Amino acid sequence: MALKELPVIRQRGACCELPEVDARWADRTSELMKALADPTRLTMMASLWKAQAPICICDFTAGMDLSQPTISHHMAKLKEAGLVESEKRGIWIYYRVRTDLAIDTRRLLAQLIAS
Amino acid sequence: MALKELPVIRQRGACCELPEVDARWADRTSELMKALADPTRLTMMASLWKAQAPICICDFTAGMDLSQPTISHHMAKLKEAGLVESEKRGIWIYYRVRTDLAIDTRRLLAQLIAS
DNA sequence: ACAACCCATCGAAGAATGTGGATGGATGCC
DNA sequence: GGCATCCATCCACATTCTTCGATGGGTTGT
Repeated sequence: MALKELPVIRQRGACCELPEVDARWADRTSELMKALADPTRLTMMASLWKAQAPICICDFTAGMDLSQPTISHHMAKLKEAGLVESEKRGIWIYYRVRTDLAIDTRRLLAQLIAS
Repeated sequence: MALKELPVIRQRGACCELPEVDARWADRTSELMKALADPTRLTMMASLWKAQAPICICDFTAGMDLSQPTISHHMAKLKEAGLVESEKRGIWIYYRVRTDLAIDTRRLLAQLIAS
């Protein structure tokens, strides 16, 4: 990937055009990044991804060094971002990576968690 | 990718183990996500990525609907995250995607911006 | 030297986020 | 029914983030 050189001539007060970037893409994608911009949520997401199986949220509450409302709050954010889904079984609630995740999102997570 | 079933038997008050997730990975990666968790920074990053050339920050100031200090602040965050580097030429400062970006980060950005 | 321009930094205000105590609904065991 | 467990929600507090006006250093053209 050869990088182009710096432009040599430039007029004061005059600016150049920027590559087009879709504003909706930026908004949507930044929302996804926000959902992953926390070590707790990232750890949860990686656990669910690696387990490839539903995990009871009580296991996160027990295994991570945070209060139960905080764990619940973080998982709710992942759910709100469309990354996970939940299923109730008795008194337990199991979370898993959404099975109908967009292929791009799935590739992104794979890339992220493998690194 | 076949998803494992829900566990059937479970004891109250007893919890299962979670897949191991490296805490340093989570911290480091969440920092990267934070840097990208803003539509302005994401747009800047996508512009630099697509241009494959240095861009004067005055072009961002002129092209995006934000004040000059705000633009400067966002670019500083991208720089602090190790995503971009700058070069001064006269009164202008050009930014570009860091040429020595880790391959994982590069793949991640490619995946992200292509979506 | 002076004026104009580019840009980073500082300081402040408002918004958003992370965290946990308290509470209450839901479920299952005795 | 009584009680323990699991979990989401509400509320409050502290921290962080986004944004911008003001300022000043640096550079160029006149």
